[in-house]
This record gives sequence, C-alpha cells and structure tokens, in this order.
Amino acid sequence: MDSAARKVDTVNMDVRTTGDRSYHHGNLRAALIDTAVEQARAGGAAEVVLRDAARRTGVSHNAAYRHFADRDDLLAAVSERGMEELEHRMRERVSTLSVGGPAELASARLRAAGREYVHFALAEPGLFTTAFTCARPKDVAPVGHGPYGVLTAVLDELVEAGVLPAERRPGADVTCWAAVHGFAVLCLEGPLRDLPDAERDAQLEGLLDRVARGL
Amino acid sequence: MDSAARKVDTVNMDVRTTGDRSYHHGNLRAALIDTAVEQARAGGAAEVVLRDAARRTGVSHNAAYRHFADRDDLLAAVSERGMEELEHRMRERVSTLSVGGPAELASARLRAAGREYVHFALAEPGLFTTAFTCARPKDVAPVGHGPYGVLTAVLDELVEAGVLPAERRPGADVTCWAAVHGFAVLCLEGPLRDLPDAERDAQLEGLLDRVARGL
DNA sequence: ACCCCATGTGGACACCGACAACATGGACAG
DNA sequence: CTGTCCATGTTGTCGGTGTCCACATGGGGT
Repeated sequence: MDSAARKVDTVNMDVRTTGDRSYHHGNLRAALIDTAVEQARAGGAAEVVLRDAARRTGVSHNAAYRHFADRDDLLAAVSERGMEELEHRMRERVSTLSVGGPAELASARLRAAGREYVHFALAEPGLFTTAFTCARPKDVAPVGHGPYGVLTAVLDELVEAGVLPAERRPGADVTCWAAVHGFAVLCLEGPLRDLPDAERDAQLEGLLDRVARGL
Repeated sequence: MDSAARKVDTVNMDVRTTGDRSYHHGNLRAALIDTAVEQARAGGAAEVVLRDAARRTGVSHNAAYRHFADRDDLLAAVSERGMEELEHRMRERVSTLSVGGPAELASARLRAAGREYVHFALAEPGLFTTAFTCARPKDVAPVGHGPYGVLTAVLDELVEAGVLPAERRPGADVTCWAAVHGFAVLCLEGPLRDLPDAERDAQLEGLLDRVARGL
C-alpha cells in the first residue's frame, strides 16, 4: 500500500478531471477516500458505504479491495483525513493571532485552539465523529502530530511565557483536551444537542474560563 | 407502547424462566431489550442486530417490529437502560460517602461522581457509548434525571455548603460534565486508549483537581 | 517485443433491515 | 359458555451490503 500511496504522487493527478480514461484508474485510492470523506461529512461513519463509494467514483464494487483491506480500513483513512483537517484549522486559527505580549498571546492561543476545536466539530459533525470513532489503534496520538500536537505546543508556550508554572504542566494537556472534546461531543449527541447557538457559545466561553483558571 | 410497558408489570415475570411457554411470549419487549443490552455490552451499538436479538430471545425475526418501530428504536431503549445504570451507579457511589463536615462532603461527592462516571465508561464501554450515541432526541436530558441530575444535585450541595460561590454556579455543570465525559471518550476511543491503568487513574485525579480548582 | 503482476471486473454467498400477508390464541361481549 | 376480534408472533420476500472467488486487462520492466 506504500507503493500505491507513492504512485499517487508520480501519476498525473488530472486523471479524474479528464474522466476515467481507461481500465486502470491511476488514482483510485485517493479518489475513493475523497468520496468516502464526502459520505462521512454527509452523515457520519454509518453513511460510509463501500459499494456506494465505488459506484460514485465510477468504478465497480470490489475495486476498493485492491486498496483497502476492509471497510474499517477505508474508515481509518477517512479518520486520518478528518484529523488532518482538524489540525490544519486549529493551526491556522492559532497562528493568525497577534495580540500584545507573549503572555497574553499564549493565553489567547489556548482559548482560540479550544474554540476552533469545538467549531470544527459543530461545522463538520460527521467527519469529526468519524475521525475519532474509526481511528486505527496504531496511529492514534503520534505525539506531536495531530490536534494533540497543536495543544501541547500552545501549552508549552504558556509555560515559556511564565503564565503556567512548569510543575503544573504535566497533565494539563489531558484536562484541556478532555474538556473541549467532551463539550463538543455533548453538543453533537448529548444533552447540549439543541442548545441555541448564542447559549452554546456562552457556555463554551465559560468552560474556557474555568479550564484556564484551573490549570 | 404504553400499554405494552404496563402489561410487562401485570403479566407474571417468570415466563422467561419457565421457558417460552407458548405462541405469545408475554414479555417480549423487555426480553428483547435485555438481549440487546447484552449485545451492546459485548461490542457497542454495531453489535446490536435485530435478527440476532430475536433469535437469541427464542423468537422469530420480525417479532421485534411489534414492539419497536426500528432498529434505532431498539437502540434508543438500550440507551435508556444504559443511562439508568450509569445514574444508579453514580447515585450509589455518591450516597455511600461519609466524611467530616458538609464542605468536605460536598467536595468529595463531586469527585466521587466524576470518578464513577469514568469508571463506568471504562467498565462498560459498549453500553456507555451506545447510551450516548443512540439516545432519542426527545428524552435527552430531562433536567434533574439521569447522570446530569446527579451532577446538578452535587453542585447545588456545593453551593449550599459555601464551597462554590453562587454566582459561579451557572455553567459549572456543563464544564464538569464535559471534562469528565471527554476524558472517558478519549480513554475509550481516543489517544488515551491504551494508557496503563495506574497512569490513567493519575491523569483522572489530576483532571478532577483542575476542574475543582477552576470552578 | 514479450510477459508478468498490479489493478479492475463480474459473479456468488451470507447476512441484515424492512415490508406484507397470514396464523394464533387470550380477552371480552353477549 | 361461546363466538369474535385484535394484539402478538410467523413465514416469505425484497433490496442492499460486505466479502471472497475466479477471471480480464494492460502498463512497465526485462
């Protein structure tokens, strides 16, 4: 499968835009993941259907089995994509911040990271839940990468800026992540499901306050 | 369906223990929920299969459709059971606490409630995830009932005991629940999945510390 | 120029959720 | 006591899905 992934880079990418030119698609794996991501966006992991994904990609069922061992394997690829997108949005949000001194900046960044985490979950519920529910056991939390990486970086920054005492640093990441992730999940499928937007935002700000205060 | 639920109480309950006596089961709805809960315990919502549940209950497929509109309807019933069990365990844990004054007691109760929440999730991962993923939109968070009810009661107690300023009370429940729920979810399917037990417990205590401090 | 193997195809099987038509027998009216 | 009615359970069926199998194709390396 590494060879397949590498081939994706070597083969010209316009195969799909020019129409399925021939027997061999040339870029099937990526195309299937695209389709599956779209399915996940539309309705979560349950909506990701192998046969339908193949159909929409213009290829016969079973073609997918040359690129994925399982349906679960495809789901795992979707999960990876979702994680990447979440990480990307968080990095973007955090990096486009420019206020006063390093202390205020670090604090603002922590809040911004948390806010963006929740906003992504609310904006892309299907992709978000799929990302966490269907991750492969192996590539879960390769420390420093993914959303977790963004969080640890911001927290380290907070220590460097002198806002967070170094002895309080261990474990802070888990608390922050848990609070924000829990809030997102409760908003998506829990009792905070149909809270009006304004109220939800207010609750989120309150949560961010308390978490920062408790660090 | 109310009539069916009421009949469960009127009909003698030993039908299942004496063996399926005849054409009419007499207690099918409850029996099917039992079986489905067992399936959910074993492997989460994905493991809950209508036909198999009917089979194991000693009844033909389709019999379930007299008691549940859908597979989703059955899952909702399982969710309800899971919530009840979670609430029960939390209440039990919280009530069997007896330390010093009202302030210490209330604080200890908050921690105990959170700890038990996570322990339930870890002990019954399938039931826990099913309970939250498959809840009916309607009976989600009937304020005062369910796990949420236990939490609000404990927080109110904290205010009465003078530990938590009244002006900080609003929103405290959301933060507490989010933190604990998020931690549970991250332990089940997230990056904290295969953390050794001791480390996990330590992280949980740290989280409880920070949450209490931030309230 | 040739062959080989990665990639895609068509067919088959078991299983599932859902619907429809039919069977059974307990409860209740007369 | 008897006859009927309807809630409950049964068999049959349909479309859809995941997965395995044997086979077809053709581009890249010898």
